[in-house]
Amino acid sequence: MAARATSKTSESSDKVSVICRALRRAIIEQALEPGAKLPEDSLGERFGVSRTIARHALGQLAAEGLVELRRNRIAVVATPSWQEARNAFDVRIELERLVVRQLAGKLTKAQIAELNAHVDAEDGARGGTDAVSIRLATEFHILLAQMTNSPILVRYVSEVAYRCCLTLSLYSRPHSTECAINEHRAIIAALAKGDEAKVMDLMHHHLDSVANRALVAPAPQRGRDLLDILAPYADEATNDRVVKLPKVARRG
Amino acid sequence: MAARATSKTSESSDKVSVICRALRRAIIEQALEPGAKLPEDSLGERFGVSRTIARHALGQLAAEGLVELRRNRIAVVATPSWQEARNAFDVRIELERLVVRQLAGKLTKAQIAELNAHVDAEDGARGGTDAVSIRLATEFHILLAQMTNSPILVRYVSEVAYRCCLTLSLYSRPHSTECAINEHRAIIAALAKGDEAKVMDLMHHHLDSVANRALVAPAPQRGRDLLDILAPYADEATNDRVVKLPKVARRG
DNA sequence: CGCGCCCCAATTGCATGCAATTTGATGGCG
DNA sequence: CGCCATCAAATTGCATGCAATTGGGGCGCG
Repeated sequence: MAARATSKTSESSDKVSVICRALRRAIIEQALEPGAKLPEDSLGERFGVSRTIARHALGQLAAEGLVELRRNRIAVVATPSWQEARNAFDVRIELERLVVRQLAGKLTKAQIAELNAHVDAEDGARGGTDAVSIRLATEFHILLAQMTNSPILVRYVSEVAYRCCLTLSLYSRPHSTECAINEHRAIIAALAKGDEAKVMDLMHHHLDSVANRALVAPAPQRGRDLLDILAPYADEATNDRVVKLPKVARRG
Repeated sequence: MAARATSKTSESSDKVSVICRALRRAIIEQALEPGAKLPEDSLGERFGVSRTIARHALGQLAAEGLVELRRNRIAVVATPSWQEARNAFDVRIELERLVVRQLAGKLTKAQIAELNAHVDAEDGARGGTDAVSIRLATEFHILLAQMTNSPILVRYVSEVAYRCCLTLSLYSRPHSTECAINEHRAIIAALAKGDEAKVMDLMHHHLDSVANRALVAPAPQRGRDLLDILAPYADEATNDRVVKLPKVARRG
């Protein structure tokens, strides 16, 4: 039993949720930067679905605050203002303090092992690309939230964590995530010891330092080709290579 | 730049958001009970849109946790388990404590007047139907959240408040909201005085008592006709009476 | 030389149609 | 009399098509 089957935030049908996951991941890994355009056609083409589905997916992501939808205009990856970023971190701190409060002293050995394994993975990824490091660091927090068995906490922590990633790509410089690994380890240790007050403090300061490292100065925008950017994500999404849409030709 | 225009949670196009608002309100006023079926056809018919749009709206509401989407099955109003209800209240407490913490001592006179006016309205509605009382009580909390100027807080507080309404209709008995009015007044007073610690405590206990009043025993289900239930909401949504869909006939 | 207008390609907004799945009812069988 | 198989109606999942809006480039005008 334990976890419930539905797990994910809501994830209506199948195709829609596949696209959402792919785009979330593309955003979290900063392959899609804030402001990047997301035309329904291109998404549909890339993921092998109709515009209807692509559109639905964009709607979901907009509800999560990752995408901005303007009437009659091309959807874009959200570009949070500095103030919104600060707000997001404030909310995140409270939510994650709640997470660790609920978890302190209640984790099974298996769960602790799972957390440690995850941080090991983060450690192992230090040599690799920033994208992976960022993703793993974020997923650590989501993993924690999942252990509360509170779907609503999972959803909110996930959303707000993704949003914070967005702001990191806007306002932060690379390599700022590495030293977080030790903080993750400290949190696990405090959770295992069951020291509620301490783990809440650790989490608070951890997030504070992430926020402070991040919220310093604005950054420019690069502009790449959407189809190229999404290629690896689409491949992974439809494990059936590219697609089945018979009609539409590639843009080139 | 001060406030931004978009305000609402995301609300893609227009028709979709109209339907979402109508359904949210129907749910919050307990006209639509947990478990109530929401066939795309009927929604489309009632609101004068195609199934595509009705479906999109259901997707949004599912993302908010108000509606449950099961593949190939009719969507239903969500039926949170007792545990989920408890979790929702836990999250809500933290979020709303954050709200009042940010607001304590920072409200303008106009804002305080607005809050008092709202509670006056709640007071005035005591004679009326439960539906209106419940809605107003919930909207008080949303109004507070809006005053933080933090879109993400507004969104989360709104969502979780709606969800809590859902659980109230499941697990609570009528008339349980009335005495909340005094607590609302006390919160306003403490906010005005700027007593951060006290207002956080007040909010905490307020929500605790709402939760405790609510989470006691399960309740049965009535079953009415969806089209009838939605009539007043649809009327208000399309201020153009019922509608233009030529084809589908009423179910009866 | 710069500024504004117009027109066309690109794109969204939405309804409709068709195939696939589920629901519920009917009838046969133990 | 109750239970399961079978079939039709209801419903979803999704692609497609068409009208409306946008944005951008080129042209004319000041």
